[in-house]
Amino acid sequence: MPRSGPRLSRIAQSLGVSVATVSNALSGKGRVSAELSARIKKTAEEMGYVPSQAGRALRTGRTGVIGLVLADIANPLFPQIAQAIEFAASEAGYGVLIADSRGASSLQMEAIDRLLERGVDAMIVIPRRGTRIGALGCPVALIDSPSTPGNSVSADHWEAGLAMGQHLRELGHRKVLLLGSGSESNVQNDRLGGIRAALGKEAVCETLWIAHRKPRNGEDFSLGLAGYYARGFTAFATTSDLHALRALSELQRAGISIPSQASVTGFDDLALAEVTSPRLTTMRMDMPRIAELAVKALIERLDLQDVGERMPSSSPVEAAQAKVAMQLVVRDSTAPVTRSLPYQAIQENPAGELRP
Amino acid sequence: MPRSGPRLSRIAQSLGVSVATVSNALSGKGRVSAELSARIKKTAEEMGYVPSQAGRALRTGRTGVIGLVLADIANPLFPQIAQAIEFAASEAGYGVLIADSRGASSLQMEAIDRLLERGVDAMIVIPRRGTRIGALGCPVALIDSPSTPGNSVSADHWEAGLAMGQHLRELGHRKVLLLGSGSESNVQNDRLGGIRAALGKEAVCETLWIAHRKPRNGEDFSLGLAGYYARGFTAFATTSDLHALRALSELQRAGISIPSQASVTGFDDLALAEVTSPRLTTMRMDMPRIAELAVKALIERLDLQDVGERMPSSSPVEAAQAKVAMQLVVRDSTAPVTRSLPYQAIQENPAGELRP
DNA sequence: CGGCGGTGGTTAAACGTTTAATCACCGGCA
DNA sequence: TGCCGGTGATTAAACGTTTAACCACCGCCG
Repeated sequence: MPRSGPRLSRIAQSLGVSVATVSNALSGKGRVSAELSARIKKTAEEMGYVPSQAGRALRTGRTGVIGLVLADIANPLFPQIAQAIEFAASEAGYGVLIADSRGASSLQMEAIDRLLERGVDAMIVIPRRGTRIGALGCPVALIDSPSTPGNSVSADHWEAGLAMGQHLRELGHRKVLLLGSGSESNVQNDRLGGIRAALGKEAVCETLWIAHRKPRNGEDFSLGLAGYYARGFTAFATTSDLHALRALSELQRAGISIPSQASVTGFDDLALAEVTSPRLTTMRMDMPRIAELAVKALIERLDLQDVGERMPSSSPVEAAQAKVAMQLVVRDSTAPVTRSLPYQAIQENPAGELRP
Repeated sequence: MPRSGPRLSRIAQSLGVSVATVSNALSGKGRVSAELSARIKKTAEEMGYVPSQAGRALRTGRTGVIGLVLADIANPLFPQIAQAIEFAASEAGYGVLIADSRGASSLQMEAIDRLLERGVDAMIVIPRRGTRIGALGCPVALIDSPSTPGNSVSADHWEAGLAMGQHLRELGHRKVLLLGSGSESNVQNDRLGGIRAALGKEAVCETLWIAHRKPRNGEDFSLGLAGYYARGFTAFATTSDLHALRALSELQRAGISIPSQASVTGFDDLALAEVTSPRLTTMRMDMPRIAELAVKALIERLDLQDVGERMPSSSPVEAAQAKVAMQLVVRDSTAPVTRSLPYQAIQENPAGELRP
């Protein structure tokens, strides 16, 4: 089953030179006269020559592919991630092979093995919460959270939380409910920790973990947010736009107007953040930058290996910059607090008033 | 830069046999005694032998990788798609290389070329709306819409629309507003067409394309849905959960209670559909099945090629089943119509009442 | 007992590339 | 004239696998 196009030998033959010369000309490595080199390149172009990665890989031991392993591809953030990494990688001449561990940590190792078997040169791992990545046979970049040991590069979730908290603080919020999936996740802890820190100790914060509160048919899946509002909470800060949507929606349904009566914030700037009414105030990750840093670090390590440097590859690579700032996106779901605390008048509250 | 583990030659050497025998034993192809074969397999296992895809690829012309090209990875549906395809592919022993065309059709061709250069055996294309895929050098499966010429397999969007329309019809809706991004997309046309068809001619439908209505800061990004409600529309059927969210949110904000006063439906069952209040009634794609069919069709074609069959590879492969049914997920955003038409009392409408 | 088919294995070539080693040639210098 | 260094190209080996062709051996039949 010969592959399609012309190979090196064909173009060499057609010009009456040796394959080595053609290889040299195209790679610019050996010694070839400028004139011949030009002719070779021209012919290669004309014949539509495409180098065989297989041949090259066999010879060089490099496949030019990096693996991307995700804890759960179904993560709504995944599109951003994959797109950014694919872009950064292809800019650097690398392909991206994906592997999904579908949640379970055991499958995560399997996913990694699949990639290893395919001979990826390196990989980027966005691990399942709490999973540790041991020493693999290739350079690994870990994208998780600055507070995770071994983390190569990631958004600065704490700092982001700080900014978000600051934003709420400036709007006068002093009693805010923090919403996250679960406390095992470093990124969620960081985000919430930052918010809490920015709010300071004169503010009162409570945290609600809702991973287990799966909305199910028939069952009541309310978070009881109206109750918190009644208790005087003026802001609901979440670790994800999905949670923010849930909060926003539940509050609105209960007749609480956002943002005039309560503020809601998200995280990640998912597509949905722009289509809610009011649109969500949220925090955006600079995923392109993160991807670029991860890929760059990986390639650097690979180059080092080439030079024969003894690689300390037991642990993930270190990127040039470990944390990259997130960007606060202020939209319409946050506003200054208007009521004084405590305020228990939720029952008779008129709803749905448009924001001025 | 030799690759890590032991190669065939090593395990052959350690057993005092030839590489060919080892290869045969492991692949089960040649003639090797059962006893020796077992010993070889055992040793291979012990030494942690991993076959070099590069070597194999070079010899067989097969990389064992299929490419996945997406119009826009940032598509919120992408996680589902990628996960399903990665699963189906890895089940079949294939890896998945991704390429994102970032919207532009010109980049789509570039993305395809990138994959081709990496020597993918086949690819799955989820094209940008309206793009045509010409003859590539490898088998291609096209996942778009049954009404797209050359489509290999996809969800039955029309049928799905029919089911959704039927659902609304049974609830008594006779005046429904159809919302979609734009009319260039076959899948959107199919979905909306199905809905319209199910509603029948005694129903009145209007269509609103909102691709250009990007929510932008400062600007009014309202769709004027309250106006439609005032004109007597009782249901808002959209081509995507994202649009549904937008509609739901805008209507609620305007004081219209969902579903008691108006119904809203989405499509695709994104994660967000479960966290809105009320939760969205939507339509789910059987992506795993679609992926499985696409991968299977591709592999079949590849096997045919192996046998030397002359391949009619000018057009995309045909899957065993071209359309796969979508599943209606009835949640809480749809309900029987309660008001008689026309009903113009939106202004004094009390809002936010909870659904009984 | 010579040939024959089956069994269990080996040899060798091939896939396409890269790269170290080699070589032919030429002008310049001792 | 003999040698040397540089230039421009070739030769050959190597990466790891698969597979067609080959071979030695054995028991059996004619």
